[in-house]
Amino acid sequence: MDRPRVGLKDVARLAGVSVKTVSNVVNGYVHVTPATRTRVEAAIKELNYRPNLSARNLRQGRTGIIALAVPELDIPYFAELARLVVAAAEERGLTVLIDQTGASREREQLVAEGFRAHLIDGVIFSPLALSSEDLAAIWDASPTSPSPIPTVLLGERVYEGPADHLVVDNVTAAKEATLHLAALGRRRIAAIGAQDDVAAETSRLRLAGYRLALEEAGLPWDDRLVVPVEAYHRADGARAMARLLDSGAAPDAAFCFNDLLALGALRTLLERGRSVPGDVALAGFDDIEDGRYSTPTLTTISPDKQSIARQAVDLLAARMASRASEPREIRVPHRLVVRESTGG
Amino acid sequence: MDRPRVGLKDVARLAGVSVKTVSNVVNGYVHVTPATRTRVEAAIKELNYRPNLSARNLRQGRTGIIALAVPELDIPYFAELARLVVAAAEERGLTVLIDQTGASREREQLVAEGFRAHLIDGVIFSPLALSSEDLAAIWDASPTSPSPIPTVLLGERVYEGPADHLVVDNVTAAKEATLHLAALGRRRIAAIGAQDDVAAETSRLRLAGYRLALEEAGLPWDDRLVVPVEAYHRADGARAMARLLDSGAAPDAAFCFNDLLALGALRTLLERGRSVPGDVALAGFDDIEDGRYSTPTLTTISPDKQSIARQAVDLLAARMASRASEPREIRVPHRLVVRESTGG
DNA sequence: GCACTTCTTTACAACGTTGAATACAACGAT
DNA sequence: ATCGTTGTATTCAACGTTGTAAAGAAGTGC
Repeated sequence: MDRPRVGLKDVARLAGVSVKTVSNVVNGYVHVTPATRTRVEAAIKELNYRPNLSARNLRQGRTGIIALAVPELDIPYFAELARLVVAAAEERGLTVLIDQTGASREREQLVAEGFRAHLIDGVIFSPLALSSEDLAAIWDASPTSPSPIPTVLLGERVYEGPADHLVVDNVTAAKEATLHLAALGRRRIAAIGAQDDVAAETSRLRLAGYRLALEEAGLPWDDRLVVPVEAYHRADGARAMARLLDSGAAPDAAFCFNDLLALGALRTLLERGRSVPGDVALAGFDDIEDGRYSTPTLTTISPDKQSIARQAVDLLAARMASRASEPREIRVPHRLVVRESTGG
Repeated sequence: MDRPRVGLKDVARLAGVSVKTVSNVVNGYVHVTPATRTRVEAAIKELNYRPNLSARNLRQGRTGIIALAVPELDIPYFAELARLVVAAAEERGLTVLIDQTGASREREQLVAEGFRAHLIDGVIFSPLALSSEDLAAIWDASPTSPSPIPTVLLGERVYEGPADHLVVDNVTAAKEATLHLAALGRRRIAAIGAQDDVAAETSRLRLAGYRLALEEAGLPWDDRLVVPVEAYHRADGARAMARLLDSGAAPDAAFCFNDLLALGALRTLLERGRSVPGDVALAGFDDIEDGRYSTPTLTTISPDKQSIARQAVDLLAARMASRASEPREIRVPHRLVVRESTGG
């Protein structure tokens, strides 16, 4: 009952032609007599032949598989992104392999080093824990060794190196969100999502935007309003808001560094009988679907995920085709979407 | 600047040994002198050698890659499942390739036919649109042709065939959820998530459970309380609840066939000033994280996702090892988690 | 010293595919 | 007739790896 392996050879024998002719038919080579083609196709069907991708890839040196490396799949932002990337890649005939790094520095290093070398042709990489030094160290490591795998980095351009970048302007976006809260007349705007880890670039940038906004609005900086978190999940947001309320910092608004944090914070606020946006206005970042159905719905920064996915695949495909070109950087548009959590 | 290909051959030359010896070192073969081993390892490092998986797979006839085919990645239930499956597979040294079927019959057919043949060793498959007839047609198609790819099916056992099954008892679970609502004294319990499509097995089974519960609780069946949906997203739940309220069916509870529908329904209720669970109690299915942070938190059926993921990988690994055995069926436990949306 | 075992390393073939080179027609133009 | 040209099909080698068989080295027991 073992699976009989069917190869070009078997098809060729059945059709009475050479192996190469079958290969030609499979690959749509032009110069094949209709008669032969028909015969071969019949044989293919009869044997239910499928080309062996491993062999094809071995021969051609490419696999047609690209990796998408994200921290976690069940963070809705990344799940939504993954769906779009898979769809965009498919249009180009590429298959996407999703790698979860779990936001661990070690696993991100593995990805950057190309540990799936020879299995994938390129990586779309959303680093979270990796510092620019880490990345530089990997890429510059050995001048004699193979050049790094074609890579497209998602996120702010904080990494030097041969990779293309798809950048969301975190600083400006965070500033816009915070200014929006200030424009509502809120004076004690909290920032939820700071991270001590120097490698947490995203957090650093959004915090910078928050700071700029405070300055521009003439609001004082208050350390107690800046709440660190361990990760960017709902639970962290909920805990952070609880700590904030317990500390007596008395915020009247909060800019959360992503939507999950905001949803967690929202839960804590409602649980404790605070009204949103009445007592505390909330803004998030990412525009995940959850925020469109929460009560109240969530004001957020909406990066153009569709555009991120499509351009990431385009950039990567271009780099796989010719790795010689200069690294490119493409700015992804974002916009502030005002909803109920800030009284939209 | 093109990538120089590094193979066993190159390492062998540098280390002054045969290709096979290098291969032995790479594969941890026992009988290698420490001296040789060291020398080879040095060469490997020097050249930054990585084994070529395509070649290895071609040789061994296996790829070490399994596919997880799910309808959509940004349905939180599947995202959570995907994370767990990837983790479980990794422990066994397997890589997971995620395929999105988009719940389209055509794409599900492709998966079942093994269109990634020779690229993957097996599939964990969560069919949504495929009927048992479809599947039977594919599997019985050609007795001469290769046996179907090792497959583990997730969901109720409604498919005959050589695949293993991991079944959640949808009927019982749905019945439990509905009975819970009835036990609260609710008399007009709606069911949100019916689907006309005969292929929508999940919907059919949960509806059957709902019906059983009504009978057991001595409640009358009311067509107007059974609301069909197109898909299982928040938007569908929101629309369904709106239709329900507008129709004057006046429900005092709703069992939603998944948590996303329930969250959508919740949004509509709150938007219209109904209280939950005061006016309408809500129960869902899947126990996604969102439901633990919504306000009110969501009562739901919680299937043991961890167990699903682990056993799916185990079953698949077993079947890949020997495809001769009888198809197995494993029941996955579930439990009712009572939260605020039913006054928990 | 000899046969025997055990350890270490090697040569070779094969996995299924495709690019390059080539053979062989058939054809029109010289 | 001869020469190129074009269309069709084939042969051969190679991609990088590993299983098999076997060769060489080094002991072990008699």
